[in-house]
Amino acid sequence: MGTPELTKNQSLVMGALTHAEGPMSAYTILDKLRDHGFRAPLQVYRALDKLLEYGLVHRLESLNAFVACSCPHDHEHDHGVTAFTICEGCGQVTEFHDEAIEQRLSALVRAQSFKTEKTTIEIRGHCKSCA
Amino acid sequence: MGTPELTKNQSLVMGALTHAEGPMSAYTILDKLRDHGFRAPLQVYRALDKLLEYGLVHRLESLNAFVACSCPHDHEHDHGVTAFTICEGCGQVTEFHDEAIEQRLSALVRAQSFKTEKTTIEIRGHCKSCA
DNA sequence: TGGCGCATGTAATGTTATTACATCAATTGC
DNA sequence: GCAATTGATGTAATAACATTACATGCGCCA
Ligand SMILES: [Zn+2]
Ligand SMILES: [Zn+2]
Ligand SMILES: [Zn+2]
Ligand SMILES: [Zn+2]
Repeated sequence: MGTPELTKNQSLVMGALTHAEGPMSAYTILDKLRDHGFRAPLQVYRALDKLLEYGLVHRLESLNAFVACSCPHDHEHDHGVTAFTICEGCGQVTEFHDEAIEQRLSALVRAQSFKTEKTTIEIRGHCKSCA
Repeated sequence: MGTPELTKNQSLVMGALTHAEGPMSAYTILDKLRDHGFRAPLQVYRALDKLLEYGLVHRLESLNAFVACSCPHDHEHDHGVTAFTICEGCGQVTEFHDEAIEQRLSALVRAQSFKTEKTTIEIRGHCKSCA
């Protein structure tokens, strides 16, 4: 089953994230959407929950912020482990994927008999421009 | 230069984390240390900042919690990239290190001309017992 | 002695996320 | 048609996590 049609609130939140330069906190999204009738955090969090579930949005744990997925979502595409570089200077976030990392992590947790549900990889530092 | 002597507050926080079964939030630590004179969050956060700096404690970003480093700190020992498995069932956290992951990530960010300052790897799921 | 650095104490505030409860609309089964 | 169910929404209140601002105490040393 693919991604269902987005509801009004989900579309608004998705739009805000898509048009943003970088990641946004839930409360920043709320402020951006006040003109569209948003009044309470829960409206944002509920939409984000669904967007995360559909894989359209990622949560950056080390930032408590959210970013639109940078991959095409036209066709079904379950993009395994997602990693990010996050620049402390300009805030730029780059999403990337690597099969080798994924396999290595998979082997390591299997050795622990651990069952993975979600993997977070976030690299904080400085991008080329901000070095 | 090695780790300096810990101050009174740093020792108390370190002790709380060391004796705990698993990770603790800053406010949980605060509560544990009320009997020892702790009254405000800042006392905990200031101690944690130093302990993180010395590498004695790790922050779990996806949990907003802190855990004592499981490696020996007798001799100087800069333990590169740290990864964790975190069980959603029992809360058990396992710290591990892997040279292959480290090198692969290093190569990937170098290709972006990105300069890494801190790497977060956290795997949420279920441990052997909680599967 | 005075200045400095650094750990500390305390209060207030800021930021992020959830719980609880009510309403509304679409769908389903009778 | 009409209850029952499901899922989206609205609103308020509260909980959980973290920082800012300002004041005090203490060791060190020029
Ligand atoms: Zn993505
Ligand atoms: Zn940058
Ligand atoms: Zn460690
Ligand atoms: Zn477990």
